[in-house]
Amino acid sequence: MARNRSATIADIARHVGLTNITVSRALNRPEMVKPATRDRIREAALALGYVPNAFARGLKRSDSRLIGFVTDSVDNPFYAEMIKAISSHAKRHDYAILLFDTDGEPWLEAKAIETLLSYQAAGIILSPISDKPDYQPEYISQLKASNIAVVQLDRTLQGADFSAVVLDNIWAGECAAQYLLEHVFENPKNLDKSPARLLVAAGPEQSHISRERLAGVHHSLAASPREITVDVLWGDYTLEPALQAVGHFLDHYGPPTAVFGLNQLITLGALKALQSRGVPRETLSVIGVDRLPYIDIFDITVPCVVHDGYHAGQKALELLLEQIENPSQTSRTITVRGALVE
Amino acid sequence: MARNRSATIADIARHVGLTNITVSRALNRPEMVKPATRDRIREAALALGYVPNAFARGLKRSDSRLIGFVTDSVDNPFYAEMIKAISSHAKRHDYAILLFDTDGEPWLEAKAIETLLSYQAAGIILSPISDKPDYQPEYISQLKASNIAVVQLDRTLQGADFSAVVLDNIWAGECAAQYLLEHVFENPKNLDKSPARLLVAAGPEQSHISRERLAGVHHSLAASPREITVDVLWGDYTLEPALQAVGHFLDHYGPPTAVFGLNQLITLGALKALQSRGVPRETLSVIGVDRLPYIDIFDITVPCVVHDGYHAGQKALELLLEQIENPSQTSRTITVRGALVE
DNA sequence: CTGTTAGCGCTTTCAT
DNA sequence: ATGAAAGCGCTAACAG
Repeated sequence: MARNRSATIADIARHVGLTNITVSRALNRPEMVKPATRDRIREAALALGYVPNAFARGLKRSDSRLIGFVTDSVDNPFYAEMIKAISSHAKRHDYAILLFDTDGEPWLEAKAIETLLSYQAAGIILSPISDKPDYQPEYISQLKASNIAVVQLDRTLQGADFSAVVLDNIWAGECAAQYLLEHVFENPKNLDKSPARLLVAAGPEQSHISRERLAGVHHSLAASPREITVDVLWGDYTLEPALQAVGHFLDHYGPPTAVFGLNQLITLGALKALQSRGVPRETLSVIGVDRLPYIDIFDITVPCVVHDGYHAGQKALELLLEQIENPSQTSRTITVRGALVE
Repeated sequence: MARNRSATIADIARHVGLTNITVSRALNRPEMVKPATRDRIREAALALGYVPNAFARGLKRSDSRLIGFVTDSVDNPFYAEMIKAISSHAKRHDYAILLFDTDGEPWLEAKAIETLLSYQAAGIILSPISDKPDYQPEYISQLKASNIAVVQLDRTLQGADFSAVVLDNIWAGECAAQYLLEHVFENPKNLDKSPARLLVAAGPEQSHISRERLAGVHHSLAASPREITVDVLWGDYTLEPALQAVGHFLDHYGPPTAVFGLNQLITLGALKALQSRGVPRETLSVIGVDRLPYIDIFDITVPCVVHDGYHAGQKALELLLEQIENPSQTSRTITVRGALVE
């Protein structure tokens, strides 16, 4: 029975003895068609299993109901939260999501953008593979020329002035350092231990986010009378390199007074390094950025500056929708501030 | 400068003094065009910032490079793994992913399917909101009629004979129960404790997956000389209901000998309940299905029957690609077996 | 309220 | 190796 070619508007029209355009109207602008005919048409559509052809429609009206989400890695739990928010709110506005995982590869990112342009995406939420100043992919100018709505999420392309939802990274650094000052470095029972050493496990050395978080740390520490040595280990925001680097540090310099992981996976990597080197959790403080999933269940508490990824994703989509509706609008940046959770 | 309307093949043709079709060929079938003109065309395309219009192409050739992934919840870590795999392998074959999070809502699932049909998706990977026998959404017949490639992943629609990648659920139950027999119930030091009670925190009562896992449990336990009481708490594969149900059970009946969580989130919920009721981890055994993310970092071990979600996702995509290439092919089911990890 | 005409951008004939 | 014409399915603009 299975007719391979699916029914078109013309099929319905023939079926009910009307013309294409009436059918089209009955389906898309019901108020323009007499209720009786409208019902006949709907019935026929149902009977024939009619499904509108999104390509034909998209070709004709030059708008599409597609939104692209381009990310480094979909399996990063923090981005997963954002995807959930974006997807959840997009469907409320009748947009579908084209998802691209770029795996950290510039060419895949470029290809994702090109694919989105070819699908006439209404907008793109972009979390680039890198926020280093020297990462200036060629697609930037293409995006600008195309006038497509773009919102950067979390990471931003330095210098490109697309709208963005970013985290308050300086504050995150300040907040974490402040916490360490109060609970560790300036804690009376630790004052004798010297020197005080803070190990920061960071992302890439040129990463704007890492540098901001680090700047926050230094800013807070500068306000303290205590002299605190800060060691920085550069990495790439994933677990494995952080694990290696922190492990290596421990082997050579021994445990610091405290460790600060600049994101979730880095913090987990650092914790794993401590565990693998047999450093008891009580002997030093660990603090991180972003919540470590589910660990409260095990009575483990690692204080964290937590950012609400769902909220950030939602804001990004809202900003994008605004821009889709009003393309001439100047670009905006929304900053999401985290909160310290013990 | 920004010309809003992007360049078309006709623009390029005009630019180089040729016709549409030659340009089209130069871009898609380079071998059919003289190298010299081909290069001129490519140059012009670059200069004009030409991006092919996927809608126009899709409309003409009735194939698309879109694959749909429809899931209950993108933030379930187990599905996140699968998304990673699917996305990663899809792009290798030049397919883009349309992602739908159905939030457990039948109408959103139906809408997702319809949207995918309207975009002429080459194939759909579907993990339905439910695998209860009475969940028989209307879109099933539509999918069959449309001849689109469909692969079910993890959960399946009972009775619909689409291809599928499923887990070996009976075995998972057997394996977990076997482990408990060896390490708990038949352990000499526990033989005096009676009665032996196993609490199974399950998914929905009618869920095919839950029933299979449970059948596995009973099968293994039946082989034991010991009499073991099995209590089952039905839930819905998410954390919160499992937390509630297990907590309630503890309040009324006290700690069982062992707890078996039928998936990741259920197990986490059960652990949280134990923790909230102050039941020390050592006093009873907990076992689960699917790996609990990152907990090894904290020296916590919960034995689990672990399924490789990445592998399952990859298999699903491979199966889908096979079917796209060979639509008449009969449907197949691949079963992925887990492994006990302590 | 319904129909005619035309065209979105691309590619498939069938010529040349 | 290149071109002319036609049409994929749908809808905007203008009739009637």
